[in-house]
Amino acid sequence: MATMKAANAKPGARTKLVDAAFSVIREKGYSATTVDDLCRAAGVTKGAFFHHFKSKEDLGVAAADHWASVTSGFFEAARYHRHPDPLDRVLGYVDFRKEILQGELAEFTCLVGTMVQETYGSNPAIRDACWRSIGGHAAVIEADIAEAMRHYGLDGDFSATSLALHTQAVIQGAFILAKSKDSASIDADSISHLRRYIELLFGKSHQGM
Amino acid sequence: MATMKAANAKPGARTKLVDAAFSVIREKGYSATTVDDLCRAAGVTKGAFFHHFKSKEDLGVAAADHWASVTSGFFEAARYHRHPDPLDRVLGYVDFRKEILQGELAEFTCLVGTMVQETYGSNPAIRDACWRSIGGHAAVIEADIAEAMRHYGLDGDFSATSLALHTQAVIQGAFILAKSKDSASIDADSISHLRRYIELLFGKSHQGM
DNA sequence: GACGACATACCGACCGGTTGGTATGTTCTG
DNA sequence: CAGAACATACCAACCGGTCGGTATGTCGTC
Repeated sequence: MATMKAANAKPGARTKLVDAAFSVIREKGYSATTVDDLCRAAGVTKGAFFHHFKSKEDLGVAAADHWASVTSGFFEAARYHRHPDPLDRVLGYVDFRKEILQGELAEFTCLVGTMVQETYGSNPAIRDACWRSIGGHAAVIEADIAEAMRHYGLDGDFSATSLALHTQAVIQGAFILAKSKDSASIDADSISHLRRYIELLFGKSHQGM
Repeated sequence: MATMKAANAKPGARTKLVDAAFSVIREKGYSATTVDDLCRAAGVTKGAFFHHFKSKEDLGVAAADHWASVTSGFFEAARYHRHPDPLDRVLGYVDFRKEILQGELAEFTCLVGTMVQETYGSNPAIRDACWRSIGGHAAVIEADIAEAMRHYGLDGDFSATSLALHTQAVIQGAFILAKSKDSASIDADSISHLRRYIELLFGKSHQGM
């Protein structure tokens, strides 16, 4: 079904539109982003838009799905996966989330976290796509958390799933505070608290904040 | 003779509009909410709307400000303030945040957390009003946290301010997950993690999750 | 290797309904 | 009566989406 396509071929309107959606929607939100905004940012025409997407909602779903695959590739490639100790991988992930808070807010905030707030009630298709992205990402972390819990003999109080989801809640919530105060450091502070929580949970000695 | 009007107690159009904004915006988001939506929900006309608010943005600011005062009254009235131990007040607050997760999502999620994601880049006035609400609420908790830290001799690693803001990040982030998965229990789980974090921080014994 | 048949990608003018906002009443209240 | 509070009618810009059309393959057939 999916068109097979050389990696280095010219971008194509569909790709350009989804890429544009990443930045435009993160900056203005889904509802406030018009189809024309997207076309302008992508440098394509409205005809091209509706050739590739049957509606604006359809683009939203495609953007969320592509977001999931882009971010999963991004985190898979990160160095922290190399740690032999699963807890180090979890903490490495948290540190990494803090490290990438660079540049403009719209460059590091989460597309699906932004979109779902506007669409959960009115666009089930987009909401579900956002959940696939968030839940799928959490599942990756959950694997390391589960292994760390086994390795350090933690159990009973909570599940690896719930802790993995909690990490995502903190990250998403920190974005909201950062947007409210227009400050990235408030975001980093919250992630530091998340790190400390995990350290305390696993009773591991650690260095500094 | 022209219009027959039911003689009720009169809340006033402004109040009705702000109240309507609370529920409509939480359900559909700020951008997707139209002035007509608000008027319909409030049972007033467009003329009344623009008599009281000079623009939709102005209503957004008023809604955020009124949200701050309504919620602050709501939490001030809650029982957990009576605990003599400041840490019990902090934990009581967290428990209370979990208890109120009842009914439809739009009934317990946060207006300003929803709005700020859509407006931080394009509506500085609304963004600032949202921050006043979030930051102001955090300041109340910060007072108890600071007292608890003093009382239990905690210091150095983090500030009361940053922990207070972290509680808000968790709460906001949990809303996003709840909206994504359309589930309130995922929200409660994250707040339970927040409670456990605070317990671990203060080294207080506690019972299960 | 030319040709018709068909598919894909893209263009941009256009449409009808919606939007935030205005202009101009009318009614209630002090 | 004055003026605030509300209602009605209306508008110009804008929005998502449509539609007829073009340019460029590409595949099978002779």
